[in-house]
Amino acid sequence: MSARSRITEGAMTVAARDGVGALTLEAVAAESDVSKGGLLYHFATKEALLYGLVRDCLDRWSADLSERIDRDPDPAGAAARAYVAAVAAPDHDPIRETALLAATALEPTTADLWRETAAEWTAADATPLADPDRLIDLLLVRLAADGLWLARTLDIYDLTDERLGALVDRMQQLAAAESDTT
Amino acid sequence: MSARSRITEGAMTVAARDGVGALTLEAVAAESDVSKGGLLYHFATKEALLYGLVRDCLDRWSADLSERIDRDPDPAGAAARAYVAAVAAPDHDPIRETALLAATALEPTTADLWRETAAEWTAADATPLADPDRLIDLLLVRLAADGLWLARTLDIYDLTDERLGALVDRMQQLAAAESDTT
DNA sequence: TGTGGTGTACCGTCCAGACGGTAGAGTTCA
DNA sequence: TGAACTCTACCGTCTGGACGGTACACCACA
Repeated sequence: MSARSRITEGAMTVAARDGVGALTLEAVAAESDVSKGGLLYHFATKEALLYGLVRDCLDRWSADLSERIDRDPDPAGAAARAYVAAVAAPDHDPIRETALLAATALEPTTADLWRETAAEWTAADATPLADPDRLIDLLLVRLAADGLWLARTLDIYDLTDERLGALVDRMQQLAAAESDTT
Repeated sequence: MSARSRITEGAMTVAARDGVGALTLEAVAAESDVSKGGLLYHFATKEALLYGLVRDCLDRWSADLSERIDRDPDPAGAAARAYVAAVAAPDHDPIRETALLAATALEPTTADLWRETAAEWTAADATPLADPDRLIDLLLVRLAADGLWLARTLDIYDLTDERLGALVDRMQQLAAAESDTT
């Protein structure tokens, strides 16, 4: 693994495990088996490190999403369905998610990166769609997935597996291509 | 206003305006027209201040919600509908929301407070309900509202007012008491 | 009525340690 | 050889928190 990605990985671990307050250059360097000087060679400032972290998280997320979309035969709403599936995935590991949230809290301007990425997916859904009402449903499902993402990341609701399953089924139903709007 | 709430208020302003990194005791003291010593009299540690801030935000949110629920004639799903209305409210001011997110990022254990509060509302919805499928829809709507909350707080999607309106209508429809599950 | 005592609220200063970042020498390898 | 990379040592600044002190309200009791 390249030193660069070892460092962003280490930063994620520290952020998720010890919180934003503990996300210092020294801590990240120690976690990544790099000296502080080495870290600063790759990321000149802390800000750059945070941008790298967020970019890394979003890229992986995007890749996961693309893969799921490609496997979906129907282009209409495929992004929304992939989105739900990705969030609900059982191997959904909260480290990257928590780290993403932490980094954005520390450096609010990184929200721009979220916006860019989100815009792509919205466009992907909107394009092959005729009915505007369908788009609203897809948006709704996506927002619910975001909510689920937040809930799982912060562990806010204690959802049983059964309820989570029913919820995801319902979301997928709303995002289904051959929807009869039930 | 009591010194205590003046301080949490000041902390919110600083957190939302200048970011987590700038949320220092001195900055909060200056913003609240209190000396650092005075601040530390009311909140012995920074952690205590963050808990106070989160508690404050959630309490107000709860109060807003309760008020809306009381005005709703039908108890079934009233919490979910109130939730949507509160998130979508045009005077939804992002300062408290941003601060809430920032404080939680800084002190992840405050998520416990979210959990407590969320549990109350979920219980409020689940109790007067017969059909389990309805509960899933209410949960879905609530999650979508959480997603909308996050989106508005971080300004992730650029939702037009028109789309936002349509979205909220759809959410309220799904949460409506006399639902025919359309 | 006055005097001493107690508790609450608040202030400003100080400090050890942690922080982000710099400087420059050393190492590895094409 | 030189470029890419990594190291250790260091600097100036800021931070959370401790601390000693002030102001004032209230109360007991002589």
